[in-house]
Amino acid sequence: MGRKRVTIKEVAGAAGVSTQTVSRVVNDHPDVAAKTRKHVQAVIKELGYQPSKIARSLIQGQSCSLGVVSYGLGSFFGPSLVLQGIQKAAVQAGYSLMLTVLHDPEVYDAENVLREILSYHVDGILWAVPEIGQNQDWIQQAVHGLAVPIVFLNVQPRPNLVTVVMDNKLGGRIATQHLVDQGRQHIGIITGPMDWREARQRELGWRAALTENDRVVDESYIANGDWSPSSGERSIRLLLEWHPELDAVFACNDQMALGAMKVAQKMGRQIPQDLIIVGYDNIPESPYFSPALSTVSQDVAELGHQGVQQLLALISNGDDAPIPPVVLQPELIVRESSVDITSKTANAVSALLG
Amino acid sequence: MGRKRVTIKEVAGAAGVSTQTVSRVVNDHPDVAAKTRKHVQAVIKELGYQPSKIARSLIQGQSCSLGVVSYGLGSFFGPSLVLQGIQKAAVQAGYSLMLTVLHDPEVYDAENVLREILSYHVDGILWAVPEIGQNQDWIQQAVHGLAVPIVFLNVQPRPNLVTVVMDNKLGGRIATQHLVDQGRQHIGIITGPMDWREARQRELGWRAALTENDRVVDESYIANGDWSPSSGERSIRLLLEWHPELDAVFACNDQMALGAMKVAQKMGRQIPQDLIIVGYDNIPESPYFSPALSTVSQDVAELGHQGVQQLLALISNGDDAPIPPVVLQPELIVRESSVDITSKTANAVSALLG
DNA sequence: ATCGTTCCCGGTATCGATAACAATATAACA
DNA sequence: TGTTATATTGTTATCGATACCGGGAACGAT
Repeated sequence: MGRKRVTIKEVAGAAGVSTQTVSRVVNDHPDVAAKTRKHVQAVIKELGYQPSKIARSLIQGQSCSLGVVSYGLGSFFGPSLVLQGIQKAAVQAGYSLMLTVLHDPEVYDAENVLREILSYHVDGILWAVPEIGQNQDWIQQAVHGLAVPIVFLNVQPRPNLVTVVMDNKLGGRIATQHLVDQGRQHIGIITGPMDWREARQRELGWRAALTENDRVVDESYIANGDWSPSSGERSIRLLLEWHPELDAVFACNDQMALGAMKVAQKMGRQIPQDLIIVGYDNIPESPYFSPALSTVSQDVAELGHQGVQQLLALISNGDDAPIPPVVLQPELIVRESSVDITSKTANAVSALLG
Repeated sequence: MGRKRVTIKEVAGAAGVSTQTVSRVVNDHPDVAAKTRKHVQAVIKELGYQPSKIARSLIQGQSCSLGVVSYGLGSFFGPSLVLQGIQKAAVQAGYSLMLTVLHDPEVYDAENVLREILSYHVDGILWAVPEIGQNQDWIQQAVHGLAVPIVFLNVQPRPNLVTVVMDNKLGGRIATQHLVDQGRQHIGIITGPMDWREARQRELGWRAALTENDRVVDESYIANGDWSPSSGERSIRLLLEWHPELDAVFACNDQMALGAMKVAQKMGRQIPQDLIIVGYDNIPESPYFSPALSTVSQDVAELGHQGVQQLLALISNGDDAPIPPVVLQPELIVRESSVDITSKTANAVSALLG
């Protein structure tokens, strides 16, 4: 077993030509006689020769591979989707991926991580780790002298940084605006962990939407969750105990919405009659919740895709020209959990009578 | 920007020693004077030198990287969990990962995929693609002459193949046995797509459990799904129309169980009073379904972990010794959807009276 | 004084492939 | 026939690092 890899020398030997000629055949250079080319190609096929990207990258200074730094593959579905988007775009462009996964996004040595990746001579780096607390403070310095371009996904846009981000604040706004549009008066929110930038942005969207509609923002309508369904359960319980009048909730992800719906129903609230709810992320299961969950959909695969596009542009053009941050927009998806036909009719009637 | 990478020569030049000495310092070889070592280390730190794994792998014939072939990152949560397990184990052992994702597990050119991966001089390959139809037929031949060891996850164990698999048949058995134990008489199944080996195995488990309990296996109690929640909806509708007496269902994954529960409830069945249900996979959301879903849990991260262990063993020992397939066992998790206190009591009473 | 060890360190070949250049062979033309 | 252009092929240096071997210095033993 384990036959050694076939090298260019063996091919050259078997074909009776120099390694250079083999190289020219492999790389489609013109200066090879048609006859020789055919012969060499046959030998290549017969021996199953595959040029070594490793050796090639040494001499050419580019490896056709990208470094990807990800996080939370075992906890959330999002990162996996991003990765899928990245992979697809990378393959299309002929690049392979070196994958690194951070086990703890708050405690890691960015410099070491980057150096480890760079030791494989990647042509560029995609940083797909959520911004939590101060975990991205290193960015400003480290990036400047880096040997290869780097693109950041879903971090706060900063000067001299190439970023691709989802507009989470907008997502929070359209979710909340939808709740307002349904005629609800008491709109609570179950946030994500507030040290996550994404969680803060979504909450800001909630505030903005309320303010835009001349509602007062009551801090006691805020319950802090941690993305988990059980935190959704706890949060809705707190909210309903403090504010029995609550008639709408924006849960900052679908998992928390799921937990919240379950507990709210147990506490006697009918969804959507008594309480309407909107989630975030549009996980594949959410259309099948009871009731089907309204939610905010963001195309995270596209996030990865765009990230790769930006990175490839940097690689080929050099990272001189300042590039404006790419911002992707989320989309509201209305399902059963936020639309009460009865109440709407009632509103319309009362408006007419009003 | 983009300062070039620091090479061993520059370090040697700056430190006033030969490249060889720098190499010895980096690799902790003994034959260096303590003073020289300190000095070189200082220079290394100052210049931020990081040895190139690329160059190293050329001369040493090992790259400290593993190739991973995965699938379905954008569709299911399982693959992402497997990847997480792989990554953790790989990092622990000082290996990095080259990731390849197949977009279509049924149509791909295995030989090309392998060659592409091998062109990066990986030390071993982990094949984490589900076995669907005939898509793994190439295995037997291709593996034999491969330059590096390869480990297969969740495929049919074959001679001369190193595999790590979950026992899906056992999972189907314990799920079904549980339904039997609850005193149910009419036990249906919603299968996965039958060209998936995992789906077939789970169904075989269902058959086995029924047979072991002296039940007849009625083929019309089988509905074929495709893993999606909507196929769960369709399937349960069919089952209930054909068999209104149905009082238990084994759904071969949690997504289909979710869809099935929703429709069953809409059709007037109370869960678990009228109909009990068990899912498979134990996705993070399943405890928060209404009702909480009983399910079969399999530790797929462990699958990845074990896969890496096997692979590392092959790498260091050479792949001579035949290695028995590693089989991981699933576990039943009982929640609300499959336990009806009322009915149990009723059964007990009627048994006493019987 | 000579030889042999041990300890350090440097020179050269090498890994697999390509860039840059040199060297053939063949054809073309005067 | 000689000369130059063109087509095709081979040679050498290189990428970054390490394996392998050889060499000088310091020291002790004979």
